[in-house]
Amino acid sequence: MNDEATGPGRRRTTEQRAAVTLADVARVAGVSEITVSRILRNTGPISERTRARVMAAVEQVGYVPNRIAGTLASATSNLMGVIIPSLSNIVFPEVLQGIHAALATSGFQPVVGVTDYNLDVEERLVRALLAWKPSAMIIAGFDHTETTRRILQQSRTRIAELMDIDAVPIDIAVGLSHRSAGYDTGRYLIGRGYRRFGYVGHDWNADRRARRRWDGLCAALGDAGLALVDQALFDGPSSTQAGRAMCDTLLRRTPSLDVVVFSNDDMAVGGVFHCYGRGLVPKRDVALFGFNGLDIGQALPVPLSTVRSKRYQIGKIAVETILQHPERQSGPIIIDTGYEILEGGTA
Amino acid sequence: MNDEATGPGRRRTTEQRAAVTLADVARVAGVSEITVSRILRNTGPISERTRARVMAAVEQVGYVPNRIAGTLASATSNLMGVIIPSLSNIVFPEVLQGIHAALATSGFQPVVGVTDYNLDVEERLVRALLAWKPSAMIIAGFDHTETTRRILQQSRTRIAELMDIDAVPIDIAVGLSHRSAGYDTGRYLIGRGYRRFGYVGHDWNADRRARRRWDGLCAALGDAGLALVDQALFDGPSSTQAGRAMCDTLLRRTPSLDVVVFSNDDMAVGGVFHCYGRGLVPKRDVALFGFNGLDIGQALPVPLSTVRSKRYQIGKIAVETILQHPERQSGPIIIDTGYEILEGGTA
DNA sequence: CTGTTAGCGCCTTCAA
DNA sequence: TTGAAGGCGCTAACAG
Repeated sequence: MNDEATGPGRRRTTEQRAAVTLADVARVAGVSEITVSRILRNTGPISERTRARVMAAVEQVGYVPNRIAGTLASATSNLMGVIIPSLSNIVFPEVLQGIHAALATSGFQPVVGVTDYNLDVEERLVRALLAWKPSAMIIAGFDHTETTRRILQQSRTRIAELMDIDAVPIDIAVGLSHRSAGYDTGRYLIGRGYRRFGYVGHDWNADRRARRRWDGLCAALGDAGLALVDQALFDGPSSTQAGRAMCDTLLRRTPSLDVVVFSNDDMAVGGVFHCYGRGLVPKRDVALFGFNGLDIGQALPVPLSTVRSKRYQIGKIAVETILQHPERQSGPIIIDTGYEILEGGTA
Repeated sequence: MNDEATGPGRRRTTEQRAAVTLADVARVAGVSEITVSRILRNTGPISERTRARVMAAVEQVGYVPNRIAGTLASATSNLMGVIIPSLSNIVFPEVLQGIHAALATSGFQPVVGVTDYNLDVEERLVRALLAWKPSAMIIAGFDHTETTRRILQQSRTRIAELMDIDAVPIDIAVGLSHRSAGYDTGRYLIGRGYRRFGYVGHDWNADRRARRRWDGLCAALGDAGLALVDQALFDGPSSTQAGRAMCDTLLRRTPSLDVVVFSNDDMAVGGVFHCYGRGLVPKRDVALFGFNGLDIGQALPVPLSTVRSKRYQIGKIAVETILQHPERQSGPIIIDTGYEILEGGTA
């Protein structure tokens, strides 16, 4: 060990032995650093003999590559920034699943941030994640501060905004039109003969997409000469419990409704539980309709009538698109993953 | 712009302008790089005048720090590796929530890997994440390959193994004793007068903790001179649908059971739905018991009888422990987050 | 309170 | 098929 502490600069504290580096492997294998580097990255022409020798040395010294140094030197990072608003809403873990599935074979690692639906937190996270020089950023949602948008725009990495295609993205959008999903919900239910519509929702400030579905629903009703008869909004995030309570409130106030549209499946499942608890039969006594097509809704004794959004697909396609085109294109790319109405048995 | 390409080494391709660096900020502000660096990191004594000037320059040139370079230079990374077996089992997103909550104010970023319950994938992920020189690794579970264990042991970072405290950890364990939770489940149900026990489970190879709860349950039954009367195992991951189907199978085959213990709440909720679908009343006709204490179980018309594990706490405490003691201790640390029986209304 | 110097570990470029 | 040199952007250590 040569330890001639040369003037200023780094100097190893006596106790902790240095980490194993490429140089160590090279010394043991009797080759140069760059040769080891090439072998480990499967790059350039290498003779089988040296490859074997080097791999043995790697094993022997227990070398663990340092991607930090590698990234700094090569300016290509293998990290992908991922920002989602929440982990408690099952929808986002499902998007993450799709992201992980598509990333699995690629060697990329996601660095994840959770905003809790707070745009200032989002801005901070965008800065923090960009500092890791990711080769792309995936963000659920289109609502950003002006600064966030500018920073993302200026960073020359790929940006995918997920869940939504109702606005013009910075770079890539993958999702569905929530307005149109809401509109089709209205059309569908009107087509099935329902006329007295109620709505049960949750916090619109946090969940703008729910608001846009509501807009679409109201538009469909309006086009048919109808309107929402009553609605109950919960001031907080969606949950089964909230759906149950709000459904109670709504039906107590306006028992004459013949269908209740919920802001999403979590809320709607709460509505179903409310009915079970009070001896009401969904659809016969009051129709219930959700959004998302979650497993839990389809596993109910009578499957929930709802719209299936494709969360897993959204995450997966976003990553695939990024991997296929690592450089930003001229214009924005918009990918509509669509949705489909699940007839179910509650409406 | 000085562009005197000096011999070998990097040379900028003409088209793309270089990223903004500390040097740019320093030049604009008329100070040295290290001064900018100190200001940005809130380190050392800095006069207010220069700070203001530098911050203005940062704004002006749109500087985005490069943590890659910073980490390489300082050998401290602000990254935390997180490895979980799955995102589709709601339990793990809940652990992630706790991790994110505790990390939120710390400036650390999690780099996440998902193993799909595959130990070889886990080994690959451990290598990949260690390459980012994280200051800690959090892994859900205790099952690792020999190599994984060795690599983790040798890396001098903190390692937290979550969910479980039934084995000796490499460094830190945070979780509960699943064997004892299973045992107490048995004791509790025997105490309430149940004698003819059935069990509905899912894939044990993937979910060893479910197996250990089963072991504990059987031990409790054995100690009371009882035994499982019948059981039905689903060959796949747990889900509401699977629980419903297996509950059907079990009760069809052995209608005389007076209580069915499920491998977890997802499965148990399926059991509840099965009862609803066939006009059976939980507890009166057959008692149902789960594990985890998920929201969905507690939101049912009659709340599920179950054991609450504290997933959020587990993630949170793991991170807090790591942040409090950044260096590895001499002996292992074991933190029991406990569990509690939720009486509910189904058993 | 500010600056100089050296180097973190790896990879790009050029040369052999 | 292999190697030498230099530098990626930042920060530790020491000096003023």
